[in-house]
Order: sequence, then structure tokens, then C-alpha cells
Amino acid sequence: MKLDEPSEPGEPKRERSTGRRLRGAVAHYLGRAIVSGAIAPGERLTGEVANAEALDVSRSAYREAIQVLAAKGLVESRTKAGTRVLPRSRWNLLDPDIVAWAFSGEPDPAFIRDLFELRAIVEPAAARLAAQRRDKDDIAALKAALVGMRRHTLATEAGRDADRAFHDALLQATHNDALITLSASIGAAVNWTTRFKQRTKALPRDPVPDHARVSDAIIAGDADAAEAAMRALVDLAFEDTRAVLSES
Amino acid sequence: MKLDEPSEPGEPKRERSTGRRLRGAVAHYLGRAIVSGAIAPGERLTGEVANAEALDVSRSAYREAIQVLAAKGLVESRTKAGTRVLPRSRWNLLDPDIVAWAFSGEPDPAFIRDLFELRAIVEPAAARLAAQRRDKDDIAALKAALVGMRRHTLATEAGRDADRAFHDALLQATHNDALITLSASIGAAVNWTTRFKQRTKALPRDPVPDHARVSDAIIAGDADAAEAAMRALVDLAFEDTRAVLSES
DNA sequence: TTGCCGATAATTAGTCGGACATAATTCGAA
DNA sequence: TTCGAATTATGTCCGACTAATTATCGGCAA
Repeated sequence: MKLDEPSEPGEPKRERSTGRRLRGAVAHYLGRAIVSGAIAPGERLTGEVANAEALDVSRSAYREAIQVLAAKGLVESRTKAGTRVLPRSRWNLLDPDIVAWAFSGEPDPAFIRDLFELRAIVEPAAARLAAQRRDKDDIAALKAALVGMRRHTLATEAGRDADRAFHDALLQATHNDALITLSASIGAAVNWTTRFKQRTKALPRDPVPDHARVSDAIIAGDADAAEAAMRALVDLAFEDTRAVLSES
Repeated sequence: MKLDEPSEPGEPKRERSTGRRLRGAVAHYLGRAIVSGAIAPGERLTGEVANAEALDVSRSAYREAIQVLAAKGLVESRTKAGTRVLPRSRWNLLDPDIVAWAFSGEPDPAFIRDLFELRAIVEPAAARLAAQRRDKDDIAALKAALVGMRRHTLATEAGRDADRAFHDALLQATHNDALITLSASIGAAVNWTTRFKQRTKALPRDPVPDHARVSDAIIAGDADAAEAAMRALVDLAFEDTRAVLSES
């Protein structure tokens, strides 16, 4: 596996994915390799010079990529000792990039379970807070997102955008930045699994009624109902995902 | 505020904190400046060359520091447009480094509130999971940590270590990596506030009984009791912190 | 002889500086 | 108004040097 050719072998001219900057591509490549387990924790990356040459990039670009990984807790560099992959417990598993890397290949079922479990903990509580704190703007955003969800299905990009908008609006309504950051990471992962679900079959159920129930409760300021409705929504989503994963 | 001299003006020889590597110091310096609000979101950092020269480091070191910040979502660099500070909503607020930077100066009370709120959501749920899944090793670790807490007080470093060990053991017992990562970040922040509390007065209450209740419930496998006990513990801790913060 | 200890060497990341490439922005010319 | 060229900042590359830490080897003492 080289840096280039994400899939097509028919483009010999364009070396390296020209989209992201070069170091971004290197970070992406190494990050995927580490998260996927291709490079096991504790393992030592070959020297900078050798590795940079192998990837056909300059040492600077390679180093900057390593800094990115180090910032996310994936690796640690020490003089003379080289840079080694840190144990999984040191990784910032909730970093959006790491989540993306984890889902760009074959996602680990255990990791999916962990994320959904976390979601099942956080989102109902977020819905409760939202019901207690939402202001006029929050309500408007919620309604608008729901309209979008009615118009499109989750099979389309617009539909997924609307879903994302709904969850964003809900989080904004909590007025808790830490919660917003956390759910954004989880949400990104969940969207990945959503696309997974569609890969095998049409979406099994209409998501609008569930979301509408949550929205209604938040708008009404009913914290208990909001929490319960969101709990039901998350449970159903987990159910669907688990079904798809187990049959593949 | 220069890169050097964290406090002592009596050491003219040692330029730059010799502890962390150079780029680490730069990242720390810039990170603090951004998180503290000294550099507002949307603001543009002066050019690399100028800034690197101002900090008296090479452009490479400066760039590597910027990559670290970019990896944490604090800044974004685009050709020609320069690198600007991203809006707070894009920051990985749960990144351990960012939390540390936020608490290295005058911590924002709203951020503390958000973190404790998140903790109040996550930790009781974690205690519940721990009660359901703990194995023999988990129980042993919990007991050992509790012994350490009985021996030392939270005023000493050893005492705080024991407290940390207790929470680590509890998280390990959940067997959920995402949960572990999240709570580790929150825990780091909470430890900061713990040190804050002591700055003003002796610790107001003995933490051991609360922790013991949680531990007992987990060992007994009583999920409901574990959740309730942890909820009480977190609420009390928040109460104490709020009292200290409001009087300062 | 065996084992420990210290000086030295070798290795690897860290830093430097300076040249060139690339991509936006901006402004001038058609 | 629109297209294109100059401008300007980040992006990439290169090669040398620095610094820190491990490994090695030799000498010394038990």
C-alpha cells in the first residue's frame, strides 16, 4: 500500500492524492495504519530518513505528519529511541480524525459497540439538558432541521445533512461546549455507520417519527420525555446497526 | 510574555524551557494564548517567518508547533490566506492538552461548569457499567486504590495518585475504551480543580466514605447502587468546587 | 576471573536556514 | 465585467549540524 492510488490504477501521472496537502496524506496514511492495527502498539517506526524516503516525501513533510499523530496521542518520539506507537489507552479515541481513520477501513465491532454505548449515555442526557435550556433560536433550528428530514430520506446526502443538522441543533440547545464537542465526534462515527447500513439494504425504518418525538418534548420543555424519547431513538439505531453488522 | 522564563527571572543562561522540546514549548505557548482568548477566534496569526523570528525559533520548529495545534482543531492554515484561529466550536475541547492549557491560567468558570456537567452525566453511567462487567482483576485494583486513599489525604501527591488510581480502576472495569478515554480527559481537568480547592483551604470533607460506597456497590455488582453512589460523589465534588470558585 | 563502572562512540530525533513550489488573493488590463 | 498575471503566504524540499540517549568497550576493583 503506497501513498498514492486510493483505488484507481489507471492514473499513473498523479502521484499522491492531490486533495489534502502532502503531510495530510502522510498523516492519514500512517494514522490509518496505526488505528487499523497494521502497526501494532509498541512497535517502532523505521527511522525518519528511511521512512520519508520510502513514502517519497521530504523529511520535513514526514516529520510534520508525525507531529500530528503525536498530538493525537498515537505515537511518541524520543531521541535515539525512535518514534514508537503508543498503547491504545493513550490514544485520543474521540478525536474526529482518529474516528474517521478507524471507520475508513473495516471498523472494529468492539469500537462501534463502545461508541454506541457512549452515545446511549450522552445523548439522552443531552436531550434532557436541551429541554431545560433551549431558547427561541434553538427551537427554530430544531424545527427547520425536522422539515429537512421530512423532505429527504437518509439515503441521500441531503437527508444525512438534515439529520446532522437536527443533532447539531439539539446539542446547541444544551449550551454546553464540552458536550457539543463530544457528540460531534460521536456523531461523525454514527454517520459512518449510517452509510454502512445503507450499503446492504434500504433503511429499515422511517426515522422521522422518532426524531419528531424528541423535538416535540424539547420544545415543550419536558425534560423527562425528551430523555426517554432520545433513549428510544438511540436504542433503535444501535439495534439496526447491530443487525447489519452481525449479518455481514 | 516570551517563550522562556516560566517564572524565575534568576536564570539568565537557560533560554527556553529546556524540559519540553522546542516545538513543544512553542505549541504550549501558542496553545495557551489561543485557549485563554489572548488570540481571538478568526484572528490571523502573523506570517510564519515573522512569527518564527519573533519567538526566536526556526521556521521548521514553528511550523511543527502549528501542525500540533491544527491537529487539535485550534487553527487552520491555508495557502496565501495565512493560518487563523478556528471558532471555538471546532476545538477538540476534550483533548488533554487543551484542557491542561485551559487550566494553566485562569480557568473559565463556564468551562468548568460544562466539564462537571459532563462528568455528572458520564461517571454515574460508567459506575453502572463497571458494576455489571467488573472481573476479578478490576475488583482487586479497586480495593488497592481504596487502601491508598485511606492511607493518604488529598493534600499530598500520593493521595491524589490514589484518587486517580481509583477512578482509573473504575473505568477499566467498564471495559469500554471510548469511555476510558473520555473520562481520562475529564479526570485530568477535575484534578486541576482539586488542586484549586486546596489552594484556599483544607479539604472540606473526607472523600473516603463516598468512594467506598461506590466501590462496594461495584464489587457487589449492584448497578443501581453504584450509579446512585457515584452520582452523589460527583454532586458533592461539584458543590465543593463551586463554593471555592464563587468565593474567589 | 567476574562483575561493575565510567568514558566514549554511534545512532536517532531535533533544529536550522534557505531555496523553490504551489495555491489563493488581488489588482490590472483587455 | 472578466480573464489573467503579479503578489504573497503557506507548502515542500534539501542538506547540514546539534543534542540527547543508548550501546559499547575498556579498565578497575572485588
